[in-house]
Amino acid sequence: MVKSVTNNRYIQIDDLRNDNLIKYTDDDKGTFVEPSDVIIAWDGANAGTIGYGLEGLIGSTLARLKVIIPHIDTNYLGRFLQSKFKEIRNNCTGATIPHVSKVHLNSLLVPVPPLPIQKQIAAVLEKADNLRQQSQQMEQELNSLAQSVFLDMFGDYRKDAMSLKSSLGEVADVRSGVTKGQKLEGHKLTTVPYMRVANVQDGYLDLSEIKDITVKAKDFEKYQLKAGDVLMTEGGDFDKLGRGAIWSGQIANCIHQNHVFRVRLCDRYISEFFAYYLQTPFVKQYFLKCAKKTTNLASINITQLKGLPIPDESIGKQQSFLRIIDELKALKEANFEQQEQANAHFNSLMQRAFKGELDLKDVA
DNA sequence: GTTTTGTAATGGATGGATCA
DNA sequence: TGATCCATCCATTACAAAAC
Repeated sequence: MVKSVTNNRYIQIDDLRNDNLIKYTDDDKGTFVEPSDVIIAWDGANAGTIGYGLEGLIGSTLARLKVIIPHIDTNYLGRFLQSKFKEIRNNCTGATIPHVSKVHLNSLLVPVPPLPIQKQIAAVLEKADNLRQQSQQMEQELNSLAQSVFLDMFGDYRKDAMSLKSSLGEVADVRSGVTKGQKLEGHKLTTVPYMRVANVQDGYLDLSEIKDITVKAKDFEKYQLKAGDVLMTEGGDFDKLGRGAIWSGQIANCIHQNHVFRVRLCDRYISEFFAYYLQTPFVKQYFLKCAKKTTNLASINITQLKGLPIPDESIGKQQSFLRIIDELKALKEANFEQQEQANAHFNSLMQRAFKGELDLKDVA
């Protein structure tokens, strides 16, 4: 939506976390917030989320907290309420959808030091929060660095698609998995775990919920996964087309359903290399171009997957690339530790700040 | 006026019917 | 029989109506 001179910003839950998608409304009815107000998500899965420094009309699931006495710094109050997030959530009412309890919110005792001290505390917490966010940003940059290394070593196949002589179907055994609901009478059966679409995420496997399926014994042999197989989903969001992850044998005797394709590469290719290749703009573009698109969803079939052009890179070059990736992984692990420390530091500061235990000279 | 409950819209996963 | 794709179900969110 394009902002006109008369439009107000329309603030919803997501706007409390980031400014990624700013919306505007012509409407002038409803609750208007100013930068000096604190906003709280009043109901829903994100009840208790705090925002401040925003100006516009708020949605019905948000509530405005207006400071009615002088000498209260908005940033300080916002940080205080953020520090009470768990407590606010624990006191929510509602059987299915949590609602912030106004009684509890009003009962919170806000420590009120002199205004300059409030501003100092808010500034210290802001600084610690920024450090925390820098670590998170570093993680994202390390992830995109892996893709840059790939492009540096192998080039951008979008500019040199003619160099890709092989297709996936020629260098790998690609098949879809077992279909649920088959007639099983008269067959020897076995019940085994199986991978569903929900288990296969972009670059990793979500194994938090594994379901079992009863299949014919001969089908089990056909669909059984082996370490090094790459699992890919049929479709989903446009930006998640061709999402896949490497199966490394995490669960014994596991198979896959018909909406999850299994790619078993020949020995000229290393699974990890193929997994990074799947992340390249060229592959994303290929899937997007050939996918069948319906409202907000896109899907590929096995023929299109088998037709994916594959680069003919030597094993040595693939291994060189993966050695660099290993170094990046080490950096990511180090950054992860820093991130944990930054989070712990921020949480500790937050708790101490509102108990009056923060020595501002030490943290300035 | 406030809180709780209900519902529509939307996004996404998957079972199973249909077709080659 | 395997591949494809439609229909349906489920979860989440935003909003509105009903109940207190």
